[in-house]
Amino acid sequence: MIDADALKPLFRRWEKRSELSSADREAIAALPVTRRQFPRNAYLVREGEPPRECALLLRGTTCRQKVTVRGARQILSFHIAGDFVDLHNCLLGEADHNVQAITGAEVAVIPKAAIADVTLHHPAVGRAMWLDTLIDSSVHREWVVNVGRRNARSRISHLLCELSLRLQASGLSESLSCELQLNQQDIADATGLTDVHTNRTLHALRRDGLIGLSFRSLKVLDWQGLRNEGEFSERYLHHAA
Amino acid sequence: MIDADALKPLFRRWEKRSELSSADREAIAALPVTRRQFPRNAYLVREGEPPRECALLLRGTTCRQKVTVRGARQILSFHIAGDFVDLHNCLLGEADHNVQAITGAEVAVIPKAAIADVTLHHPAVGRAMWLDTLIDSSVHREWVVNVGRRNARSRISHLLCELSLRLQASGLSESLSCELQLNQQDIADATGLTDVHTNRTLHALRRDGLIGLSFRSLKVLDWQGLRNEGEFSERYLHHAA
DNA sequence: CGTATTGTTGAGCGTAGTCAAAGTTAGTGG
DNA sequence: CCACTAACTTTGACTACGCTCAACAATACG
Repeated sequence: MIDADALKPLFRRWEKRSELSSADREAIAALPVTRRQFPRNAYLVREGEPPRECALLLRGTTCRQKVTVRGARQILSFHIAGDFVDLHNCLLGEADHNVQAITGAEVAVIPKAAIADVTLHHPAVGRAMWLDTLIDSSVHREWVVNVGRRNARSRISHLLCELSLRLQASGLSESLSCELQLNQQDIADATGLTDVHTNRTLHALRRDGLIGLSFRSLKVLDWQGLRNEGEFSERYLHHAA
Repeated sequence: MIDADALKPLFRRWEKRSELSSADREAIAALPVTRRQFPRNAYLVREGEPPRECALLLRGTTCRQKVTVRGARQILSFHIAGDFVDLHNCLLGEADHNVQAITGAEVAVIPKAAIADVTLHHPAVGRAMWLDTLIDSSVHREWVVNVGRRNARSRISHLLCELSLRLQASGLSESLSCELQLNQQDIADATGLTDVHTNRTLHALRRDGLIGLSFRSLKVLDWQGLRNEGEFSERYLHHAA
């Protein structure tokens, strides 16, 4: 059982795309779950592991990431409350990347069989889940462009636009000017930059009034300004935000 | 109707993962299709378009790509014969990226409804298709790492490893030492580099005996060598290769 | 209050980008 | 078959964005 409050962000996001029946919602709420807490930086999933179950993020922020042979971390995407962190694992044989907590996080762990069951009896739910995995894919594509073809200032701006838009769309933030709980190393690893250069670029964005900076977090002050800097267009989110 | 020969690469790839019944294969072969030819550089799909149908690549090479506001192209992945170029479009409302022919290409265009029908009556086919979209996602993740955290030499080596491995796995190449029909601009756009720097890096790889170069194509001479250079591991392909 | 983590700053360097021009190759049409 | 052209490749000179290394400062937290 998952309590209604915890499911709000998920339903809010899904209903931007299509209607869910109350039976569908109840089926989700009735899923057999185990709650688990993870401290900051803990691994929820490790690359190479055979997937056992599937986790819905209830609180906090997590990321997908890989670590190269030379030890560099590349963050591949972020999860916020209401996101499934490893839905793809229900079908794939082994995890191809790590999932790591950015802030302290709480998840609802759901057995693979229960997911299979709910998608079988509630096709709309299965469809919404498949759509989620397709949107993940679209987000990855946009990140390839971000890291491959934009400079440091644009990359960071783009990232901040995406996160604040998604937080607002899930109802986790009142407005587009939100507080993001990320340290500078996280931003560096998400944008393919070093921590030092990220620090300098963030200072430039603050100087220009686009963001505010504080310890382990930053505030989006001028979303439209960041949107211009990052050449941001929300198409790739497919109304997930 | 698609002739058996044209379906070989698709089936060969799918059967690395799981068995298909002969009914499943026949259902695929019996799909109502329209064959279409595209010249080099033509667009098969344009970003923003509402998806009408779905295309299976029969011959040639195509790529997913996006063009930034400043006009830079970023290639997101390559398709080879036997790949569906826009399976995700069957569910998403509008294309989030372009699909462009790298070489002259021939595709089998399949109506969305026919895809929906075959997945309904042949769950194993639906599963294989969903798996394909999940593997696409995994490939995108690896590309984020490639572009975000590797230097020019490693990026190019990694790309060449992926392509030659996939060509061999599909039966389109006898060995891992295959000819790749790509010009240097394509390689640059796939790795987030400029054409000039790509040219210089390719020369270095040729000097070291890893590849051969010719006009609009290159030959993989030392796959293991490239594998080392590119920190390549095939896990992310999930036995699609 | 001490310590680990995170953030900041400076100096120097190097990988990759930019601009420009010349050289090649394949294709086209005369 | 050859001249012409467009696309592609190669080379050089110069630039710059972002990286590395290193030291120090600030913050949180036990």
